Amino acid sequence: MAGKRVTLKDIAKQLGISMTTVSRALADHPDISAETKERVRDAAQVMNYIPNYRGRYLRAKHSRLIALIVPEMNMFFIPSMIGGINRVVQQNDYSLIVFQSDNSIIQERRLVEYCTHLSADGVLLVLSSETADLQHLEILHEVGIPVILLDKTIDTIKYTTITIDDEEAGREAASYLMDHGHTRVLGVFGDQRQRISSMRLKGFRRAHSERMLPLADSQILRVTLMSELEEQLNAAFAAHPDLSAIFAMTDELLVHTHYLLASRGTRVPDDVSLISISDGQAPTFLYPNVTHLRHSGGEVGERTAHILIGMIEHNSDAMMDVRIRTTLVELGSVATRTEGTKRRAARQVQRGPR
Amino acid sequence: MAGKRVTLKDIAKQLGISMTTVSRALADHPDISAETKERVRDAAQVMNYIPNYRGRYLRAKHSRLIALIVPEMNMFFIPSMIGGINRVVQQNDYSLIVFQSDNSIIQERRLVEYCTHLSADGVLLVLSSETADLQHLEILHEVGIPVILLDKTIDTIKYTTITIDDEEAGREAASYLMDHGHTRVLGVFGDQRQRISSMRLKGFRRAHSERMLPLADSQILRVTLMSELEEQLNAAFAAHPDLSAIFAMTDELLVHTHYLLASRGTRVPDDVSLISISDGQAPTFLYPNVTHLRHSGGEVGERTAHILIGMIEHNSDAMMDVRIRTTLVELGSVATRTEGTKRRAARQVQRGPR
DNA sequence: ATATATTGCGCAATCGGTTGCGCAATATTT
DNA sequence: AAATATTGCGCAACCGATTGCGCAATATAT
Repeated sequence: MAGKRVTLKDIAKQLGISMTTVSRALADHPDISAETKERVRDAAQVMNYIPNYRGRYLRAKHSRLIALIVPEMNMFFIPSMIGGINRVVQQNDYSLIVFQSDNSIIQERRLVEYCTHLSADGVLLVLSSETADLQHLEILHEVGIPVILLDKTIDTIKYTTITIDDEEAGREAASYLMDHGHTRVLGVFGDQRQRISSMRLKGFRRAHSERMLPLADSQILRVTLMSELEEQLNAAFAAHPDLSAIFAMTDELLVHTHYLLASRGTRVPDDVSLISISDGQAPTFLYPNVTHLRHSGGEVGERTAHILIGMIEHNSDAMMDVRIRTTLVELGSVATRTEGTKRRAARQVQRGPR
Repeated sequence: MAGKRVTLKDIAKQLGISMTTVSRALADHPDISAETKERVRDAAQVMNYIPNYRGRYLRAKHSRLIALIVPEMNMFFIPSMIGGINRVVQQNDYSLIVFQSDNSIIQERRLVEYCTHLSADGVLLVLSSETADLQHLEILHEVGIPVILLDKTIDTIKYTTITIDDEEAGREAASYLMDHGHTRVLGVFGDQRQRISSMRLKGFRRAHSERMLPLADSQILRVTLMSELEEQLNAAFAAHPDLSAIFAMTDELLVHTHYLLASRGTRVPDDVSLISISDGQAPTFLYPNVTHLRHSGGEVGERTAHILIGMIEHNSDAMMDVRIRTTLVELGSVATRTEGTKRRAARQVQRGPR
């Protein structure tokens, strides 16, 4: 059990020198003679000295702690984002503390405050779905802790934000389908309270207006509960016999849509083409691999962490609005539809045995 | 930018009382009069006092920090496990620091040491695939920091371990298939250096010997690189025309296997039945939903965190070996095969249009 | 030989809090 | 009225390190 830890003082006593000298010897301070340094290092080794960063940082006024608050853990995007953040954070000798707000603004507020108690050097925040304003972040501003909002965010001119260009991504996805001859596209979107959803939808709409294609409200699925998706999807197919393509806004919506298509016997891309905005993992284990606009969680995480560390170390609080580029990854889920092709026709295409 | 933070001393000065009194008033110490407490609390409020836990914990000799070291972030299991850990950790007013060892023993060693520098109150460790012994954990033992090994681990009588009964799970999965008439089962396993792989394989073997079924080496796939799975799978199908069922040891192996089956036109469960050991998420968005032995990451995380916090707070270092029960979740991926049924026959079954 | 630099180290303050103990003022008991 | 108990607060040490400054001993320059 807990053997009392050896401290600088213990080493000093043992060697009959001052704590100051021990501290400096270990820090390789030029004032200390080579001989003393060696004695100290040996003693530290033998006595099994373990530095206490808490004592050190108390003095230093920073903590080398970076906090990340996510609304929840899911299997898409968040893990790869955490992976990316942590890579950079560890490389720069910071540590990452992870909190989850459970999509509750109350929790989020509490956690933000907690970050100040811990003296986090910086905070990375993926907003909860309940969050409607950014007042609770002011406390961070007051004590000079930089914050970055990422992925799920709301409009702000005060805080640095890192996102993809959601509107453009929505537009590109829909346009890609249209370029392949699909004129009746179904959009599967998430909770409309989230900026990410409304922006992607906006882009989806814009793609339609740019091509002067009609867009019925029944072509837009707003999914709040995944369990309701099946019914919504069936209704859409019923309402639009000419439906030939689907755009899923996120990985989670994608996998569920993909599943439901399979379960109703709708084949991709023979019967219906599929595109999504994705981290890139799910599309590779869905058959056929899904064409998507890639939005790498790892990259988002890495870039965000870099920027935050920059803000911390240069004490800058200039607000930025960074948009990460998405790249189109063409896989096998989109079929080209020539003029006059009918969904029914596509359906009769013989599927090879392998 | 960083306005210097208000400290206890500032409040004391402002109110003309001692730091001691301020500290006690804020802590609701019985020695302090109600009136003083109110004055202090008001002042703290007005002056925007933010406690500094680093100062506090320095004295208190603990940090309320729990460290988690994972080999890498993937989308399966780890995220839900982190979610479960964090739920319990936050409820108990600890914070979770997450590190990734990138499956490197060198990194793992470094990170374990780093945990001592940070004075973590406890460490949760998912071993890297390179880790062959537990020597590097002794430093934790020396300074009295409790550790729990979870999920991926190696045999030890010294450290508390939380796993599922991997051997039994492997046996159950195979037995389930056999109970449904499958006599030629393919097992898809991961890196054999990992205990998790070798144990599950052991159970798989035992199921065969229990029923005196032959088990060819070519029925066992040892996957180290996911990119090689396709070839291995094809080879197995070629070697065993009577192959009628597959057991995938993990979610990751499952989704890739599922994908490859779909891409070669092998239908589940008509052509081949499928079972896996899984966290339970992937099976629900694969079509058909995959029957599996459930091994919930969230539950593992929660139980582990509870146990660790218990060890921390009761200063206990009794070693435990906890096995979490898996539960069979029967979904649609296993077909019953009656005596004499051939795979070829199953293949010709007409697939309904929806 | 004297004045000046350099080398190597320690004193003491500091970071932001917590806590054992003592003490004066007031309240209660005998 | 004297003895005792209680209340409310402050002194000072402490947690484990870092750091500005001073100082003695030695080395170098004049």
